[in-house]
Amino acid sequence: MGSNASGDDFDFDWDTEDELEISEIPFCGSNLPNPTCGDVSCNGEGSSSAHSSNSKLIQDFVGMGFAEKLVVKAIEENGEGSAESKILETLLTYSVLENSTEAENQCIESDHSSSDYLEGFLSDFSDVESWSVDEDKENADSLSEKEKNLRSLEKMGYSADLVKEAMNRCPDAPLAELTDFIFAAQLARADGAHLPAEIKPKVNYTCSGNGELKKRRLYAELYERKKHRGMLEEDGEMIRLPKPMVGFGLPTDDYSKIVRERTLPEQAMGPPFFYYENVALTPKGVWDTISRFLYDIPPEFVDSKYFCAAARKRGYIHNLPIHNRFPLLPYLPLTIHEAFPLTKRWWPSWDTRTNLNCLQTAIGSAKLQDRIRKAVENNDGEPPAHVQKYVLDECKKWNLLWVGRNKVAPLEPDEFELLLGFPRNHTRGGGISRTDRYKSLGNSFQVNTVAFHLSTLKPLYPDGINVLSLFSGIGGAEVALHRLGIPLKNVVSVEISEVNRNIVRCWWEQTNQKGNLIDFDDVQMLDANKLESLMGSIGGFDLVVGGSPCNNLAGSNRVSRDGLEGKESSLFYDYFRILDAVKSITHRGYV
DNA sequence: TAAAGTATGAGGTCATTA
DNA sequence: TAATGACCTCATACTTTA
Repeated sequence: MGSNASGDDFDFDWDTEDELEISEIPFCGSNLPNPTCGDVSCNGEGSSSAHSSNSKLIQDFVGMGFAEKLVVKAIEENGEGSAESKILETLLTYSVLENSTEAENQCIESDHSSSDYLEGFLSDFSDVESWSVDEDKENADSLSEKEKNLRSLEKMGYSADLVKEAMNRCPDAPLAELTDFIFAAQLARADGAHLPAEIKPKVNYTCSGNGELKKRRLYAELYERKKHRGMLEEDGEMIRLPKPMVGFGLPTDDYSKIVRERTLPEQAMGPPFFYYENVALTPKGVWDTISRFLYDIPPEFVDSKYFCAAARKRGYIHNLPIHNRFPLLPYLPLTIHEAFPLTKRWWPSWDTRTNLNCLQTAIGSAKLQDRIRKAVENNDGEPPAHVQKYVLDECKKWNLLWVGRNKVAPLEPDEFELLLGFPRNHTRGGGISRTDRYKSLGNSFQVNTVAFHLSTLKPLYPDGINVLSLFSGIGGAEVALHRLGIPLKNVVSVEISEVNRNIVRCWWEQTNQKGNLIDFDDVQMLDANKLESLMGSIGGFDLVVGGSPCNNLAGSNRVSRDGLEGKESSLFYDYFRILDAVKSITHRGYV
């Protein structure tokens, strides 16, 4: 939904004070023996000359709390000069495997393959000083479970106040869960985030601008820890895409067959309501992670080809009511010929397309159009099969329309607007280039689809709604709510792109909105203090809506499809952070 | 200098076939 | 059941042009 984030905003300085703040805490993501844990001063010391070229790298990882020997081993395993992310992955694997063994000791889970591996692995590092499982076993008979946990946590180097807090909040929890609690507390202290209630610590809000990369990795680590211990319901069962991709049903469905109710986890229930969107076809496991963070709500996958003439496969996670949805009227045309009748005259019979593929941010080049014209022209009558296949493949890939004899062309920006449910010229003028129009529209919601989902809010907010719109882009959610007839009282819109902010501002003024539009440029600057202040002044948020960047998830990205931990897509964790903060402030009450 | 033009596959799902 | 192939995908980086 939102525009791609500016790269300048995500240059991480590994030596910032913020990083040191994190470095100074024991890296609870790993319970491995770690003599350097919490000791920043020894970073890098003792590195062998053989690894001098990696000393900075080693220093960084040691600073995160990994034992130096493990870091060296991870670098060796991945090879000299290997990617930092690969090394981190290996280190996290070590820690997860270790957790598995610990979990076995706690009678939580059994994973023989992992523990076998770990046993061999740990034997390689038997000289590392730390708390000992064997030592604990010796005392096992004479101590209560609680006392054992307390001793273990103390030996792991956690501060007394955190241990006390964890023991008070989770008195009967096994050791693994207690370390999770402390881990979350440290994370939140570093980040200012509110975490799911079962591990939510009391925290002081702090604004963080730097070190986001490591924090996101820590979030990912927390997820991995839970997953490995079998705390995830879907563990082993990846979320799969439904077929047909119609979510809880379409406006045209027989209403008696539509699912009318669903059970939400108590923690997920509004207020505030929230609505999250991203591409459906992500690398494996991404939606499992997103769902886990968003209170275990399964995604609703919908292809917008059921709402307009172009496909748009997207996943939505929300806590909205799902019965008595209603669509925007009039319906949009569902076929190419209905949407673009003039193309019918030139459409060859062997082009069997009735729908367009997903509208993206780039269009087919003029040279390609020319190549296609020549390929089709050089034939008497119908082109041979191999030419038809070539032309059809390119037409599908680039969403080309037949606009003249043997002539194909990409969609115009205003045709994007039509298909996506925006007012004509929504993105036109005001200084935006044609290229940027394509980019903004290609990153947007399909308004009719989103409006159908949001429609259940209308009876709940007859006097208007306060909306926090994250990664607003060109305002798909705002347009959807407006077209539904839900008055917009206050909209706090966060969008990194200036041209997109201008588009929303222009739309806001053109449509004579009675409410207030407050915009920010960077979600990372929206900390809990600011949220609390905003909520106090406008009376809280009724809806938190947004789709975080898909750059690193989308299949079209041939360069940096790095998954949810990618540079831009990891901003999902900011969506979660902000949503959780809003929930927390709402429940606690604001001034 | 901004805008437009251009070339650049992999990863995943699903249906079909051996 | 495994192998194979068809199909689709909210993009990025570099070059050229105005």
